[in-house]
Amino acid sequence: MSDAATHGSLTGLRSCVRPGNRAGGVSQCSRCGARKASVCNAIGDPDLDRLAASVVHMTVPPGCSFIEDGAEATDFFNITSGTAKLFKLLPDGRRQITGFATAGHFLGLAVGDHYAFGAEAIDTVHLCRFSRPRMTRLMDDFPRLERRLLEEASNELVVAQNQMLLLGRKTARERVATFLLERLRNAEEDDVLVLPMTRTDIADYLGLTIETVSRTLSALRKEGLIADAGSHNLRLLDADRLADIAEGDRD
Amino acid sequence: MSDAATHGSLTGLRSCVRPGNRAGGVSQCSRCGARKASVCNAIGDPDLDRLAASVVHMTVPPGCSFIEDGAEATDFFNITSGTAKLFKLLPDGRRQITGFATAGHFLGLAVGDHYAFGAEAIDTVHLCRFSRPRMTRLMDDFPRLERRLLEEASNELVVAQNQMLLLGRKTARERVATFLLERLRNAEEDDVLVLPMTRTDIADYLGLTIETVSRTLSALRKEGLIADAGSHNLRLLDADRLADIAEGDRD
DNA sequence: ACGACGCATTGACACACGTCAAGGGTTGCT
DNA sequence: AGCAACCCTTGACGTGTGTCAATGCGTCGT
Repeated sequence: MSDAATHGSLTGLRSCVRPGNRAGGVSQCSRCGARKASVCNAIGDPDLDRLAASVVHMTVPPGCSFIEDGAEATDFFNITSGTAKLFKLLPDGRRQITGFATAGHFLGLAVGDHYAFGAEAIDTVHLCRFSRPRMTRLMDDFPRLERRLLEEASNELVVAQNQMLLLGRKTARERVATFLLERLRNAEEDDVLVLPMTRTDIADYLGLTIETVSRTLSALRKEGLIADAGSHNLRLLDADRLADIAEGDRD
Repeated sequence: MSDAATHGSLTGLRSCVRPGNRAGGVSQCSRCGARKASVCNAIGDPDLDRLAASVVHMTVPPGCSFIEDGAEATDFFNITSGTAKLFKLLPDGRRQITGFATAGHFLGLAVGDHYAFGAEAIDTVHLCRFSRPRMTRLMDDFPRLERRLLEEASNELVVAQNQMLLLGRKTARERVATFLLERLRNAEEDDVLVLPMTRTDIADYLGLTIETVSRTLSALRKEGLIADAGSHNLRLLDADRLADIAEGDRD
């Protein structure tokens, strides 16, 4: 089927020295922009110092991997800024990106004690690292945190089910339309969306090839549904129509 | 792309009167065959009465739906016997089966208060129903249950990621091989697997058509990798080879 | 028993998307 | 500034899987 064209960014690994970790200063968490959207909002202000003392901040440069598929699952991660891609590989190099993680996303839930996926920074990613034992202690001490994690996992499951519907049953056109609308939620402006990832990443996320993604975007552009808005930016000109397309409305 | 041929079993709905629910007798749970494999194993023997008092037993006949996509998420379910299919639909009827649930599976985790998928019995399904408030009370009172649920959700996430890899990047042959091996885990014998679901269900699970599933199985049969073993049964003659195929080994 | 219906198999053909290939644009490094 | 990688786009063509259609085969209800 496909192959090879799909794993371009291995070159990024050359600059992947594990960055110097520094312990979070006291109450870092109270100033964290991602807190509102993350599981950390389950912990109240009075206990923030306790939370801050449990994490290590990390900066991951673009193209650098911070979770290796199959490696021992020693840590949990909470992204505070930037975008990461999560993926699985087949032995011959075919890749499926299972999701893009942005500020507030919690990563590292695993079955057994090994990660079942890889994670790599797309742009510069800032994140908090929790060791498993510390996370367990936090959950013991803050039941609301655990409840919040279950909520988060449920959320991810719903997202995953939607993605299975997309991968199993939608056409290329429907997949791209779905993707664009999905990206709208991460957007600052109402109709301008940011695509920090490459076409290869988009293709590996949607189960397509880069050529098909490119052609489909060109078609939507020609039909006046989207327009370029600078590098790595797109403007949605007719989100309603795109929503119809995404759900299979006659195509 | 595909369509229509994929939603055959709506006819089953005619016999879908909601079965008479009866409260679980005291300590039903201690005799439950599914307990060992389910989240209920987080609750110790002394507290089983409390658990039994929180559930309602239900019997769902084949073809009958017990979770409606979009309906208010009022309950959780724990399957004690039988097999159910979980699925999502597109407006035009295209269907993606996101999983098959058997004894021990916990269902009903939702984001917000509406289910994001449907569930329908394949054969006769026996299950326990937990109302949301009761489940919340149980989690409050038994932290180990909540921990167990998080574990279960993590598990489901890993499975979902594997399925995304299958749907996005594997060939029909690889998908079918993967499916057969997956079924092996639900098997009683070492190499004989049971397929209670129809070809349509398999196709909708693997993102294929029934014709492609049928042709692929015929090819594997012709190659001596599998053999018929009675109605709804298959024998795997070369599981190692199938495992190679499932991971894309030269095909 | 006997039809009738749903399910599975198989064949012929079509098409959406993948593959191969060429060229232009953008970014980053020295 | 200028070169070198990438990245993206576009075209021509191939193919894996979908579509359409015919036939066989268990199963169930009367």
